[in-house]
Amino acid sequence: MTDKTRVRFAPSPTGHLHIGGARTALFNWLYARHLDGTFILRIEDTDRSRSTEEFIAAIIEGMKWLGLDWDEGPFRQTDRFDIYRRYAERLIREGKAYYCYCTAEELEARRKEAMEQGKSPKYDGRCRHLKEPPGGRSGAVRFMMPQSGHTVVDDLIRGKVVFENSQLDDLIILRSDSTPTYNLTVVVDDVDMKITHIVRGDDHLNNTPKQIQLYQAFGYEVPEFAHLPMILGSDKTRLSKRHGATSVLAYREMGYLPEALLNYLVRLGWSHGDQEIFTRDELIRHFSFDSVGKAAAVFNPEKLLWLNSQYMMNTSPDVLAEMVMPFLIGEEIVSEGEQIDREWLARAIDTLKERSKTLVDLAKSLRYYISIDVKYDQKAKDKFLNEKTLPYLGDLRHRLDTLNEFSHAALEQLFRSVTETHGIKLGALAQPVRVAVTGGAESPGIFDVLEVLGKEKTLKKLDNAMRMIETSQGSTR
RNA sequence: GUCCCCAUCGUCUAGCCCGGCCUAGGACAUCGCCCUUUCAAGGCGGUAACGCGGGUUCGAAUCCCGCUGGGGACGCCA
Repeated sequence: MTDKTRVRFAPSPTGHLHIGGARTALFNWLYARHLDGTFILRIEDTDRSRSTEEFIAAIIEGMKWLGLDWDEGPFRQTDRFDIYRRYAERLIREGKAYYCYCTAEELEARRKEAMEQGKSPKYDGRCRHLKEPPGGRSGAVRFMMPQSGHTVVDDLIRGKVVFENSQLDDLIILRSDSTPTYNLTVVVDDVDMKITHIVRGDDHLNNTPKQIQLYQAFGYEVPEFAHLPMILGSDKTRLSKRHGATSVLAYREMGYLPEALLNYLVRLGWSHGDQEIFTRDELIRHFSFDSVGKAAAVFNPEKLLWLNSQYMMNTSPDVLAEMVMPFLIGEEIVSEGEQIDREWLARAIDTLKERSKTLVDLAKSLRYYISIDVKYDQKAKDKFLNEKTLPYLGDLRHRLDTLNEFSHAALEQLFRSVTETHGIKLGALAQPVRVAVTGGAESPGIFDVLEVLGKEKTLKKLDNAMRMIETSQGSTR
C-alpha cells in the first residue's frame, strides 16, 4: 500500500480569504484531487489577539464559494494547545529547547540596535546555558538551533535551496504565557496529520530550514515542499488592499463566477501550453508542480474580467437566471420574494449574456426587460427621442398594435415596411425604438429585445416615450 | 544591513531542464479593418519582449559566471 498524498491549506483567520490564499488553497486542492489524495483545512488561530470567528466563517464561505472542498477539518489549532505543549516539553526534556527570560522589549531593542549597526538581528543565545532563572519573570521556550553545517530544502518548484545553519535563529516555540507559536504548531500538526506535501507561498521559504530542524529534532520524516511564487500588485509589490479588491468574497459581490476566478488564479504561475480556459476536470487532470513557474506574477484585473465574460458567455441562461437573482434584488430591480418567470428570464439573459462581463452587469441590463419605467440616458434621449423621430415611432406603434405574432421574424418584417414607407434606413427607426424601450443607445438586437419584452410592455414603453416627447415639446416651446 | 528567491512583449505566459525547428508562439490590454439596426460577441491584421556584460560552443532565449534590477524573510505574527 502506498502512502496517500495528504496536503493542507492552513490560513490564519486574521483577515478574509484573499487572492493569494485562494491560489495557495487551489494548488493544494488541485494536487490532492490530481493524485486522489486528501485535502485538509486547518485554521491557524494561535494568535488569539488577531484571530476572529468572523474571519474563520468568511474563509470557510470563500472556500465553499470557490468549490474547494476539503476532506478533513476544519481543524483549529486553539483546540490543540495541549498537544503542542507536550511536544515542547519533550524538547525541553531532551535538552533541545530551553527557557529564555529576555523580555519582548529587550529583544526588540537589541534587534533594532543590530539592524542599525548593519548586523544580523539574530538572537544571541544568551539564555541558552542559564543556570538560575532570574526571579519574577516567566520564560518563553526557545528551540536550540544547530549553529554549524547547513540545511537543504529540496523544493518541488525551486530545486535545492541551501541555508547555513549559523544564520538560523533559536526560535521561540512557546510564548511566556505558554501558548505555542507558528513554527512549532505547523510542524506538530503536519506530523500529526500526516501531511506528505507542504504547498504554500514563497514567503515561507525562509521558515522552512527552521521547520526542517524541528522535524529532525523530533525524529520525524521531513515532508516534501512546494513553494509557490507570490502574487504582486501592479506596482510589483505584495498584493494588498490599495491594489483594489483582494478578498475573494468581494469578487463574488462584484458578480464574478467562481469558476472564472479559479481559472484566472490557476494561470498565475501555472500553465499548460497555450491553453487559457480550463474546466475543473481538465485542471485536475493536467495539474503538476513541473509546470508551476518560479517568478512572481502581477495580478491583472482586466484579464480576470475578460475570463469572467468568457465564462458568462459559456454558461447556460437557466443557470445564469438562478445566479443573477441576488443581484437583481441587490440592484432593487426585483423585490425580495417577488416571483419571476425563470423561463422568460432565461430568454432575456440569452440576449444579454455575451455583452455582460459580470452578473452585476447582467442584472443592470435586465432592468429594462423587467420594469416598465425607463431610465433614459440624457444623450440618447436628446438624439433619438424628438419631434423628428416621433412620426416614425407613431406609425410603428400603430402597426404594432395589430401584430398578433410578436416574433423576431414578424417584427423584422414590420420594421422593414415602416422604413420603406418613410424612406429611411433601419437604424433611423431602430435607434429611437431602442432608446424608448431600454433608455440607452446600446442593447441587443432590437427585434430580440421586443420579442422578449412582449407586446404589452413594448406598447406601454412606446406610449410613454411618445408622451414624453410631446410634453417636453410643449414645455420648451 | 544579512540571508533566500526570481528575471521572455505593459501584464499572464509558451519555449529553457535535453543548445540549432525562434525571423521568439499564445492570451489580456491597446490600435486598425471586416461583420452590423446600436453595443457587444466574432473574424482578420498591426504595435510590442529574451535586463546588461563576459564566457562555453560551429551555433545560446536556452548552459556557466558576474553585474544590475525586482521580490521575500529576518517577531513572544502566521
